[in-house]
Amino acid sequence: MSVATHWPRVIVHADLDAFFAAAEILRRPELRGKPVIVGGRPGGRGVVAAASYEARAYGVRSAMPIAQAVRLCPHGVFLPGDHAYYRELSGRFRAILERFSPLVEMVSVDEAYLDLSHSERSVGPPLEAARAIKRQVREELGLTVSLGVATSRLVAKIASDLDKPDGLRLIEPGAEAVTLAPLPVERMPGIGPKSVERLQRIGVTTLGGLARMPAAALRPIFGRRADEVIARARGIDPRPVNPEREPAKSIGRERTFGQDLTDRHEIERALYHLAERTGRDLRREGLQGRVVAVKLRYSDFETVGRQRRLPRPTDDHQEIAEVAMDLVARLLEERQAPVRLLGVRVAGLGPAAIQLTMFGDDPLRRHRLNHALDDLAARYHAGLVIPARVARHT
DNA sequence: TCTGGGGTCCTAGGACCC
DNA sequence: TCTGGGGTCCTAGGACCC
Repeated sequence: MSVATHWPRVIVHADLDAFFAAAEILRRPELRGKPVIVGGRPGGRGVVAAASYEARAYGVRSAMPIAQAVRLCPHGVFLPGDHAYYRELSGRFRAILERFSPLVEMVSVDEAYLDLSHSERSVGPPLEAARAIKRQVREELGLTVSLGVATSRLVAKIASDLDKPDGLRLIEPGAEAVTLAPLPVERMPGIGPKSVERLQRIGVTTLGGLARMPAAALRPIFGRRADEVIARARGIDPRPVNPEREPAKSIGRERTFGQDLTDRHEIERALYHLAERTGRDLRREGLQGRVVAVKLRYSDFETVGRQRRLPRPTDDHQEIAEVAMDLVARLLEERQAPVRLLGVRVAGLGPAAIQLTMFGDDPLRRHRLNHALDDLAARYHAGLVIPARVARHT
């Protein structure tokens, strides 16, 4: 009998396979076995959010423009996506994971970390627990999940990707560096296309190569993070699993238009709607922010931004819209070209408080009005109430 | 070929202060 | 004539993630 391996920590990364596509197939079984692609409408400017493995066989990948996916897979089933439905499934996924440990951190709708370090008595050794998770997700949700089991978040995350779909990969304590070494650097979360290119130029293509680099050589690429990147390439990552949801740092909305905007009034109207939805989201969360930021993408994809710190926090869409329109007007003074995308974002967030002393407009009345408008919008449909100044041009 | 929308974090430069 | 150094706040842009 071998002595049981000592696990300093047991971290599981759980990742639902082709989640949005699998969710659609779940409620429309006739789609099973077909190339299903969830994303924007064909003919539109969207990208692929998820593709079933049948679609991936044609070369379709997530984040790929829909137009390209149509070319690769003209007979694919293209669906727009239903995020309320995915959120509901995601909640059930989370509930299953929470049977195994109270330490569950959802990092997105389809991805979570679990810390099973102190759960062995109730759920058994790591491999058995992982098999039980996969079984319960399959039986109760009808979905497959890929799992990575290791001593850290980073290694668990890389591991969950190795046997996808329906994968299960366990990396024993002590085997981290050796397992990571032959993998290409882009397997490491945080290393994207730009870093891959820069690493290649200094002769680094694998995580093993990265792990052996002196920090000084990586400083031009990763700055102060160089030491951390090297440690991670060796499989060292002390970050805990944190089940608390961190408070949002910013809230915003953006939209790519079906056709580029050139008309000033159209641009103002679009900004107003973005500000209105941002304000509504802030009020729903009970937050106010001190910074209003806008984003503008021109037809040639050049993307610019402007932001302004306000004298006091706001959740009032009227105020957000006015600042946003002014900031965009300044951008358009610097460059006038067709506008592909507009975004409005509010940062510097804190809990909402009503300013009781203020000149002019009564803030309490404004606050009540906005909440009343939110109720109306919820009951009927968004964008019902538009100020005359903006509505005139619709 | 033609590039979403929701975010987070980092860097760098200028203003300002001591 | 030559002109510090550190800290903090603010803004713009870019890389990255799901």
